[in-house]
Amino acid sequence: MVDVAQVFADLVRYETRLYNVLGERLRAEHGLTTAQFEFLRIIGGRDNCRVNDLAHEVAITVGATSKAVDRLEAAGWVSRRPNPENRRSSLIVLTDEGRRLMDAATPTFENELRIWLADPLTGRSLEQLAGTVAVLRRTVEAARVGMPTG
Amino acid sequence: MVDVAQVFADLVRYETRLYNVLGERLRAEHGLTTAQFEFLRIIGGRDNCRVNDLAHEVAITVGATSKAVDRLEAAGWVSRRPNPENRRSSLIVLTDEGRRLMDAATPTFENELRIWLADPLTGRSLEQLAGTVAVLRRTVEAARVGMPTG
DNA sequence: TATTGTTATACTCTATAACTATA
DNA sequence: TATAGTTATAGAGTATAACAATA
Repeated sequence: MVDVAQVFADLVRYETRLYNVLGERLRAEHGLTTAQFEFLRIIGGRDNCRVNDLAHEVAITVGATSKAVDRLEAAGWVSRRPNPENRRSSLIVLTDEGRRLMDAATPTFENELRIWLADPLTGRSLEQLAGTVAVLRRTVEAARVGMPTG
Repeated sequence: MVDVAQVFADLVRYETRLYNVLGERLRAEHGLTTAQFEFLRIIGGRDNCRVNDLAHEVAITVGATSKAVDRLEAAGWVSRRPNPENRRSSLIVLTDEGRRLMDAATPTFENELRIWLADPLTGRSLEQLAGTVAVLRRTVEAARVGMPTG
């Protein structure tokens, strides 16, 4: 029988170190943390990105997300544009500098993922892992579980 | 071809929500955060547990670990005992209250893992996932990568 | 000298809740 | 009234670096 607590422990310990090693490379080569890179990637990958969209994607509160966007804006990587469809909200977009940074950092990110995620596995194991985590993510998101109340 | 960045995103988003939902249940029923539960579980699962051992296990600095142990000690769940083998360090052990808390919280923890980790998958997928994350964890740990410098 | 751990300081990040503006 | 976002406050958690004690 599979020990689910062991799987959880392995998942968390692996992901912590993966997150850290990605951060070391991104910081050394581009002055970015992994979390910042993820925000920029989400923003750059959407046509319409509001604070609310980001908050739901990364499962933190709206207030915390607003402050994170403040920091990205202060760094010059994103800007808030008026949302023509709803004047209560802004659309968050990458600046030219933010786009250039993403273009430069993405190969660093993906190369490091290849080393620590793809290379240790057979092609078949990686495909199975990809399918399994997609199922698990969809399950928790469909159940709207694990979201902060704010 | 598998998109490693997509796998990473799915992994992180899933794990965040899983961590949160575990925390909601542990807090409601036992007044614990997931991180506290993990510390107690690691401490209870070892014969000799020093601050250094904990720091390596969870991949945070020794200083941060020492403060985390302070908080667990203040809550009455662990105590520092003199280490007979090395007077520079202490052995961290569960108190009776900490042991009772773990005994009560473990079924909550494992039940929630069953719901969000085991139930959505076939037995075969879960077994493959268990094997794959064990390999990935061993790989990053053997490479001594993703550890803070402190 | 090297190792083990603690502590002081500063900073990031987050939650909570009160608030403003718009729908 | 409800929704979208901002901001004030407080607290947890972490890194860094200086420190003490022991090996």
